[in-house]
Amino acid sequence: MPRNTTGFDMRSHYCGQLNETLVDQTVTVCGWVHRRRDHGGVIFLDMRDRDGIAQFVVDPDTAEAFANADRSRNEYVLRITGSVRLRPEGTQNPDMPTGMIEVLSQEVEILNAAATPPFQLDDHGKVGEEVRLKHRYMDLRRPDMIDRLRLRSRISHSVRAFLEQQGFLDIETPVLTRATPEGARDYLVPSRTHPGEFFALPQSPQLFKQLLMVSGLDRYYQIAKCFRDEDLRADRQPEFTQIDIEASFIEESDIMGITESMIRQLFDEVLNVSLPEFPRMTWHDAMRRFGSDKPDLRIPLELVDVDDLMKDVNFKVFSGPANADDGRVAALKVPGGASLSRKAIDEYTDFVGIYGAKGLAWIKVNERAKGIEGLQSPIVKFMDGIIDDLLDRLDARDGDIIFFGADKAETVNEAIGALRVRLGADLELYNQDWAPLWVVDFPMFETDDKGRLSPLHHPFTAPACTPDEFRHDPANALSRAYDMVLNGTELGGGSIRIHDWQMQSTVLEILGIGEAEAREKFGFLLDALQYGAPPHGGLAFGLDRLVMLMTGANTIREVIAFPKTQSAACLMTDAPGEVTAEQLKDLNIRLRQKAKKAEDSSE
RNA sequence: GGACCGGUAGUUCAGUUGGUUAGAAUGCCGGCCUGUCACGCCGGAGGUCGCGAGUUCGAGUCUCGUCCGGUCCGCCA
Repeated sequence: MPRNTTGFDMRSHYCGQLNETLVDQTVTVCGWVHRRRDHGGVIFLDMRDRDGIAQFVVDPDTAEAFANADRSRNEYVLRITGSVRLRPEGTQNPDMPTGMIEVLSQEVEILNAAATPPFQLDDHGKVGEEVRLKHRYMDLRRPDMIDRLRLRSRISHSVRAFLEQQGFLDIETPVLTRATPEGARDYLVPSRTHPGEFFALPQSPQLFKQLLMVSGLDRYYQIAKCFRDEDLRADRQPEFTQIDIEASFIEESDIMGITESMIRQLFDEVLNVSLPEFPRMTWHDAMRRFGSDKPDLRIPLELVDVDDLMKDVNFKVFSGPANADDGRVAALKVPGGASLSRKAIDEYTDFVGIYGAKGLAWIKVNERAKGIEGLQSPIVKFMDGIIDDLLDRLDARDGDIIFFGADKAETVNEAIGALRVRLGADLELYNQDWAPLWVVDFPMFETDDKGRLSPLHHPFTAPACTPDEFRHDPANALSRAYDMVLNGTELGGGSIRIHDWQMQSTVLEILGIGEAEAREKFGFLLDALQYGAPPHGGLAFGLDRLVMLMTGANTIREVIAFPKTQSAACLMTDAPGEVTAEQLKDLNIRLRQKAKKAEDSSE
C-alpha cells in the first residue's frame, strides 16, 4: 500500500505533493484535467487539485487507461493510479514545482465528465469578471483564487489563535435582530409570527458585544458577518466580515496594544513581514498633513498650509479661503513633478473636480535661481512679494511642481488629499511596502449639512472629557476612538464605550434622539448600563480589506468566495429573486409594484 | 441620486466616413502524430453585434430610451 498523506482512502496524495522523494512509489490521485496533450501514441495529462498540478503519462500498453485518457477532456474528474518516476533527461520542466517527476499511469478512471468550460482556466487568457462571477465555482478552481482563499483561512486562524491565547471567548450573536436608528440602511427580514414587523440584519454586533461586557464575559471576539444596505465600492460589499473584539476594564492603550500585537504577529506568521512600530497621529494632524483620516504614509508628500501667505494676494480664489474661518489654502509639492505634461495636469484638474474643487492651481519650478522668470504657472503673477517665502516654506527645488487647493477646508482636504494618493500611485512614489499607524483623538461629532451633530464614530463612543465639559461644548469634544490604518485603508476602528447610562442618554439627546425614542430603540442598552456596566471598549477589523491588502488584490471581491456585484446581486444564484404569492401572504406583505423582471416580460 | 468607461463567436478583442457574405486569437469538434508541457500539423463548426425604438435606400457603426457589468462622487454611525 502506498503511504497515504490525504487521510482518506480514495487517493494517496495531492498532485502538488508529488516530488522526487516518491520515485518508484505507486500513488493514486484524484483531480481535474488541467490540460491534455495527445501525441497519438502517448497522452500527457496535467492533473490539478487544490495543492497543485502534476504531469501524468498514459501509454498505449495500458489499453483501458489509454482509452479513458483519450476520452478525457479539460475539467474531467479523474482518479489515476501510477508510479512516480524521474522524467527522462531533457524533459524536466523547471517552471513547474512538480516538473522533475511524472507519474506513469496504470489505471485511469473517469469519475465524472465535464461540459466544455465557459472560460479557460489557465493563466493565458484574460476573463471578464462578469463571466467569472456567473460560474464562480469554475473561477474558484484557478490556483490564484485558491491561494487567496487559503491565505484568508490562515489569516482568520492566526487571529483566532492569538485571541484565544489572550483569553478572548468566541461568542456568537444574533443575525436576526432589531433595527436601530442612525448608521447605514438596514437589510430587513419580515416576521411571519409578528405580522407587519421586521427583523434587521446587524450592521455590526456592536450592542451585543457591549451587553456581553455587562454580563461579565470580560473578553469577547467573533468573526462576524455584518450587513449594510448601501451602495457598493471596490472595497465594500453588502455583507462583509468583521473581526469583532471587546474587552472590559481596559483603556485605549490596552486595546490598541493587544490588537497591534495581533496584527504584527499575523503579518509575521502569514507573510513573514515584520511591521514597523505603529505611530500614533491625531485626527487633526492627519487631516492637516494628509487631508485624510486614513493617510497613506507610504507616499512621502504632505499638504502644507499657506493661508497666512495668501491672505493679501490679489487673487480672490486664494485670498477668500485664506481669510475665511472655514477656508483653507494648502500646497502640495511633488519633487520632480515639473515634467508633468499639460495634459496630465488637466486630468488632475478634472480629478479634483470630482471632489468639488473648482480648479487646480500649480507652479512649476523650472529654475529657481532665475526668480519669477524661472517659474511656470498661471497664477504666479498674483504671488508678487510672497513667492520666495512660499518656495522657502515648501523647500521647492528645480524640477518640482506645486499644486494648490483653495476652498472650504473640507473640500481642500478631500480634493488635495485624494490628489496626493493619486499622485503616489501614478508616479510610484511609495517609499515602503507597509505603513501602519493609529489615528487617535477624533472629534465626537461632525456637523451635517443641516447643522445637526452626528457621531463621527457611533453614538456609544465615550467622550474624552468630563461629563460637565462635554455637556457644555459637545460640538468641540474629542472622543476616545481610535482607527488602525494601513496603506491608506482603514483596517479597523474602535473606541472606549460609554458605560454610564446618564452619559449615554446625554449623547443620544445631543444627537436629537429624544427620550421616548431612545427608550424605544435603545431601552435595553440604557437598562443594561444601570445594572453594573463595567468600563469597556473594543475594536472591529474589516477582515475582507485586511485579506485584500495582504494578498495584493484590487477588490475585496477577489478575496470573497461568492461576492455580489455593484448592484448587490449574485450573478451565480441570480439573487435576489422573486418569491411566490403564498410566501408574501404568509408574511403579510403586498408589493406596491410588480417586480422589474415580471414587468419586462409582460410588456 | 449623479459622472465616466464597457457590452460583437464559448472566451478575450478588432471592426475605417453608415455600404458586398461581421473578422482575429484562443477555446470547441473531427483527422494525423510516442516526449509534450500554452505540444504541433490539416480540416470544420460556431454570431438575437445586450435589448427596444428612431433616422436612413441601407445601422455592429448615428440618435433616444432601457438592461447588465465596472470605477468613482453622494451614501457607508
